[in-house]
Amino acid sequence: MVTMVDVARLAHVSTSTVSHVLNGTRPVEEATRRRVVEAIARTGYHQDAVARALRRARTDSIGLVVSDASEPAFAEMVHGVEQTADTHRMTLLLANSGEDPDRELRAVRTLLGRRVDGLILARCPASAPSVIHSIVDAQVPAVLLDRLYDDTPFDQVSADNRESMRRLVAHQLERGHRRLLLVAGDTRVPTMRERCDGFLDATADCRPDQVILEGRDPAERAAGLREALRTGSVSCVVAASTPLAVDALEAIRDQGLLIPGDIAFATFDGFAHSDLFKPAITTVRQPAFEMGSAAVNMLLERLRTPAGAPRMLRLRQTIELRSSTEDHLR
Amino acid sequence: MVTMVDVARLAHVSTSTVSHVLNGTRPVEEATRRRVVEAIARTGYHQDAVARALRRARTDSIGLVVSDASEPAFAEMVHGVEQTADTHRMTLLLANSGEDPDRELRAVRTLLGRRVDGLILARCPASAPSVIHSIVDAQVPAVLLDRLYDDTPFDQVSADNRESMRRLVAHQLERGHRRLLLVAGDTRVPTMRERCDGFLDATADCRPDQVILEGRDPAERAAGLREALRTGSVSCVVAASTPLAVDALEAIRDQGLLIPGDIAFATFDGFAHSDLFKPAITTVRQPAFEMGSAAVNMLLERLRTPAGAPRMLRLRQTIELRSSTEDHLR
DNA sequence: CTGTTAGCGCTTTCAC
DNA sequence: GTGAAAGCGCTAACAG
Repeated sequence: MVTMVDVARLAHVSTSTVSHVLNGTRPVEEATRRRVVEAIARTGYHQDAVARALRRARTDSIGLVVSDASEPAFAEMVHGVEQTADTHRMTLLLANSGEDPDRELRAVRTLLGRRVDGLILARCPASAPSVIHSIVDAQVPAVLLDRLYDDTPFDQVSADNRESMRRLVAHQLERGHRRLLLVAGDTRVPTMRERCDGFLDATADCRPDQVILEGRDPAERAAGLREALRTGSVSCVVAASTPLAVDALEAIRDQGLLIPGDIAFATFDGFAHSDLFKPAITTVRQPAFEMGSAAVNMLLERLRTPAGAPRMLRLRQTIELRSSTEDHLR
Repeated sequence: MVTMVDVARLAHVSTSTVSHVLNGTRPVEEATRRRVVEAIARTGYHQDAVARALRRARTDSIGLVVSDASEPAFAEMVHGVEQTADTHRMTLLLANSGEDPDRELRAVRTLLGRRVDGLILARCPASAPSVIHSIVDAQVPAVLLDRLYDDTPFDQVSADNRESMRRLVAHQLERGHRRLLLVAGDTRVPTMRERCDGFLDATADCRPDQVILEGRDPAERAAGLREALRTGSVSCVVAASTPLAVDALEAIRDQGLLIPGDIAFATFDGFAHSDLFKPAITTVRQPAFEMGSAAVNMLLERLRTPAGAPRMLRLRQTIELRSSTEDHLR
C-alpha cells in the first residue's frame, strides 16, 4: 500500500507538507506543491480515511437507522439522506432495524463504535431507552426522523400528521360520510398515534359512527376489517399507512365492494403512480425525500453549534384528492 | 473518552488482555476475564472500530453504490444487501450515483478510501473505466450487481433478463399478437440490452411487425409512443422497466386506449401490489432482494478465497401473468 | 496465562 | 515556508 511516507520521499518533502497540500491546511510554496501533486499522481496515492479519522477524531460520516427499509416512504427518506449527505461530502452508514428493538440497539451501538459524526434515527415501536442513553453517553448529535418522541434531547423532523389527518377526515365528513372506519395500525408508533389523534380531532364535533381498528397483527386486522365491512356499517375507510391500505383494499375487494361506488377510501403514504391505476386513491403524501434531507441539514447544523435547545421541524404533507373519495362519480 | 487503557488500569491488567477478552483471541483466566468485563461495565467502555480497523487493516464494512436509489427494484436490492451484510456483522456504506458517471467514480473512490473490505456496484450507463481500475488497484474484491459487463475481472449477480423477455414475448406471439412495441429505454445499460435481445430472440422466427423504441430522453420517448399508438399499428406494448412502463401507460391513457381491451400491456419490474389495481399488469419480477443478498454472499466468499475465476450468477425471474395481457377478457 | 511494545497512516503542534 | 515528532486507540508479535 502506498502511504504519505512514499509520497513525501518521492517529492523530497516531509509528510506534514504532503498532508497540508492534501488538505489545504497551510500555505505551501507553489513549486513544492507541484512536486507533491506530481508524486501523488506517480504513486497513485489515496488518502486513508480510517487513519485520518482516528487522528482527527471525526469520520465525516453519518449513521442512519431506519425501522423498515422496505416501505417506500422510508426508502425515499433514505434517498433524501444519502443525497444531502453526499452534497456535504459525508458518507452514509445505513442500518435497518426491521422494527426490532434489539437490532435497533445493536445498530446504534455499532454505528457509534464506528464513530459516526452524527446519527439519524427512525425509531421502532418499543424502542429501548438505552438507545437514547447510548447516544447521549457517546455525545453524538442525533436527529429523530418521522417517529417522534417527547422525552428526548434530540432534534426532530417529521410531518404534520395530525393536522393532515384532521383535514382529510373533515373533508370526508363534509361530503356527508357518517360511518367511518380508521385502520390505525400500531399506535405505539408516534406517527400512527398522531394520525389517529387527527382522526379524533376531526370527528370530535359531529360524532359520526366510527370504528378505529388498532393493533399490529395483520391477521387480526384482516378479521376486523372483514367484520366491519360485512355488516355494512361503513361508508368510508381511511388507512393510516401503506401496509394498512393494502390490508384494507384486499378486504374491500374480497367483500366484493367497489371503490368509490360502495365505499370511499383514502390513505396515508399511498402508492406510486396512483394516477395510472384504478381505483385512483386519495392520498396524504409525505415529503419523504425532503424529510431525509432536512434531517441531514439539522444534524450538520447541530454539529456546528452543539449548544441550544432541541429543535422540532414539521413538514407539510399534501392531500392528493382522487376519485376514490368522489363517491358522487359512481 | 474512555479507552482500553482506562479499562486495563481499573482491572489491573494490560491492554492486551483487555483486547483478548474483547475479541476472544486467546485464552484468559476466568477470574481475570471477569475483572475485565466488570471494568468494561463500570467505565461504559466501547470498542473504537476506527482504531481497530486501522490496526487490523480491515473495516468489517462493505460499500454499495447503486445507480438510482429511487427505483423500487434498487431499493429492494439495497434492502437485501443491508440485511445480509448485517447477518454477517458487516456495516453497509451506501452511495448513490444517480446514473452519473462522475458521481459514481467519486463514490467508489470515497468508499475505497474508507477501506471497505468489499464493494458492490450497480454501474451506471457510460460508467468510467477508471472505476474498474481504481478497484483493481486498491485490490478490493467487488461484485457487479444487476448491470453486467463482459470486460470485468469481478464476480457478477444478475437475473435472466434475456430469457425472461423471450418467454414473455413468445407468450404474446402465441396469443396472436403480430404488432408489437418494445419500449426499450437506454440500451447502453446492459440489463436493458439483454431485455432487448430477448425480445429479438422471440420475434426472430415469426417476424411480426415490431417497433423498438430506444433512447433515454423521456420527452423523445413520449413522442415516439404517441406516434406509434396513434397510427394504431400496435396491439401489444412491452415496457422494459418501471419508468418506461410509466411513460407507456401515460401515453396509452392519453390516447384514450384501454388495457387490455384495445391493447395488451406487460412490463419488467413493475409496480407494487399490482393485484389491487386495474389494469392488473403482467409483470416480469426480479428477485431484487435475493440479488442483493446473493451479491453480499459472493463478496464474502471472495473475501475468504480471493483466487479463482470470476463467477457469474443469474437468478430466475418470474412472469406474473395478469389481465393486462388477457385481451380475450375484453 | 499475561505483559511489553511496536506500529497501523495520518494530523498537528512546536520549533526553526 | 517547512520539518520533526508525538500520538489518535487499538492489535499482535514476542517474551516471559
